Amino acid sequence: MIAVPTISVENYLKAIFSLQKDGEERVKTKAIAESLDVSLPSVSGMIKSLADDGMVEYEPYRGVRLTKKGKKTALRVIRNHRLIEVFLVQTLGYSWDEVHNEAERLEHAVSDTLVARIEAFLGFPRFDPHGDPIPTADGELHRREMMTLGDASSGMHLKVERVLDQTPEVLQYLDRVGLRPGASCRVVEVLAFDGQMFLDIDGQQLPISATLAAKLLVTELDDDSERDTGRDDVQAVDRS
Amino acid sequence: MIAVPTISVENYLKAIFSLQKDGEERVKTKAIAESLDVSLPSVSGMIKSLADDGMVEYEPYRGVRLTKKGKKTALRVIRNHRLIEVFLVQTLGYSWDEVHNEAERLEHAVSDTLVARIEAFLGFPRFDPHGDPIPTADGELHRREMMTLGDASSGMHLKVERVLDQTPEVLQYLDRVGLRPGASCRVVEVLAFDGQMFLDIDGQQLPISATLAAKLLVTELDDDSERDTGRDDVQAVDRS
DNA sequence: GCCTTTTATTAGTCTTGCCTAAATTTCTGA
DNA sequence: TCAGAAATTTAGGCAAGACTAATAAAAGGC
Ligand SMILES: [Mn+2]
Ligand SMILES: [Mn+2]
Ligand SMILES: [Mn+2]
Ligand SMILES: [Mn+2]
Repeated sequence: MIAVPTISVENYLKAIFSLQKDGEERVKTKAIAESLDVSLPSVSGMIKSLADDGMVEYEPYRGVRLTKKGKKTALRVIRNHRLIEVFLVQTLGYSWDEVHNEAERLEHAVSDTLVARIEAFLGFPRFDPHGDPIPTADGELHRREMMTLGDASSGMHLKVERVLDQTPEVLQYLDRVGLRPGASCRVVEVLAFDGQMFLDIDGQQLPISATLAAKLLVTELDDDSERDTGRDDVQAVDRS
Repeated sequence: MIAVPTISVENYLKAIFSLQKDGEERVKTKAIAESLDVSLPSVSGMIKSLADDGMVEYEPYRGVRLTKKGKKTALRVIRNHRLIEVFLVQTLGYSWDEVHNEAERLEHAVSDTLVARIEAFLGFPRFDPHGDPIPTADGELHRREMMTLGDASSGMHLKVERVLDQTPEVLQYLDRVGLRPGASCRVVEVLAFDGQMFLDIDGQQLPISATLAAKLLVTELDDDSERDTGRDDVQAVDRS
């Protein structure tokens, strides 16, 4: 009897995975509780059960770290989530601010073979609509170090790679001003005292708060490369 | 706080719905237990909770009947299930023997808006790949009285409308011999002592047991109408 | 109409996953 | 260093949904 992870277990593993940014640091109980909106004792209880199942290493009061097995399970769920997001956008015309909640439930209900078919149907996309990388079927996840827009300085020419916020309001706003993965922009000015930025995107002047800038991951662009061009490694998001 | 039905509750309601063929007869505890492969006390317990929620009328030892509310919920889940089946066949190239198990889980995870989009994307199909009718968003289900193939007699010219069995083996066999919804055939002979039938389909002679014949719903065809033609009211199932 | 078989319910238990309140450990800052 | 604050675990409960064993009702056979 192989014990299939419950929806709750899958959500905990996913949360732990994304909270332990690199693979080293231990994730605190409080962080998990906030991420999943459950009480601290609920997390303590689940942690013990995950440790019993060999999903996490656990040292009381010190936090948890995913084991190989836990990481594999988390990556499977994340893979499901991101492929479902791409599929909903590409096939059913969903916009990128609508897919997250839908995928949050479907990720637990799809079979491995359904996800594999979706992946093939989509032509093996490498990123989801928010620029998040898609793990392969055997649990490989290509992760790149990137700076946030907030870390950029005046004059830099940037390409938007990824959005770290899933709230519909933020995504709708970013879409409206053109800050989608693949878009490029130039930093015109950064106010030293509050981090307020002014971007040039498509010839338009665009003010961006430090708060919002922290949620965008970007890469620096050579100054001689073309501007405002989609990436070939990201699914184009057509939402005219 | 509106209490969203759990997966378990949805499965019970769906089972009760399909066991109460017309809307009148009361469904027995034993039938539900067998249909869902759970123990009799589990069913007794769930029935009481469904009755408390106003999903069923319940008279101890006499069985249950869905209320309006229970029927509505059941039909929503059945609608989800059948539209998902069509979608998997049409969009991802699933065959009709693969879709049932996948849909059995997805039916509980899709939102009403996702299902509505799927329905529109597919062009508002009226039947699923097995010929089962698809309830509308407001809970209408067009049900027709039909005879089974087993009820047919020698010489009758028939159209296959619906398959009542979801097991992959049966569906694969039916597909192989061409007995899909939309196909037509003629009854050549019926053996009186065991109900064994011999059909003419596409000029081929085909023996069908009484057991299998009981699982096919058919309608009688005028003798002057064309033979072996797809129905326009059923999604074509292309599985060459 | 009784007696046996079948069906159904009740009683009691278990697991999962959540909660609040209380106790405990760790962290932090004066 | 050490007291108060913050984080964590323990204790104890609850609800859903499954189970087995025991009891009760309904149905069938003669
Ligand atoms: Mn989820
Ligand atoms: Mn995403
Ligand atoms: Mn189901
Ligand atoms: Mn079907």
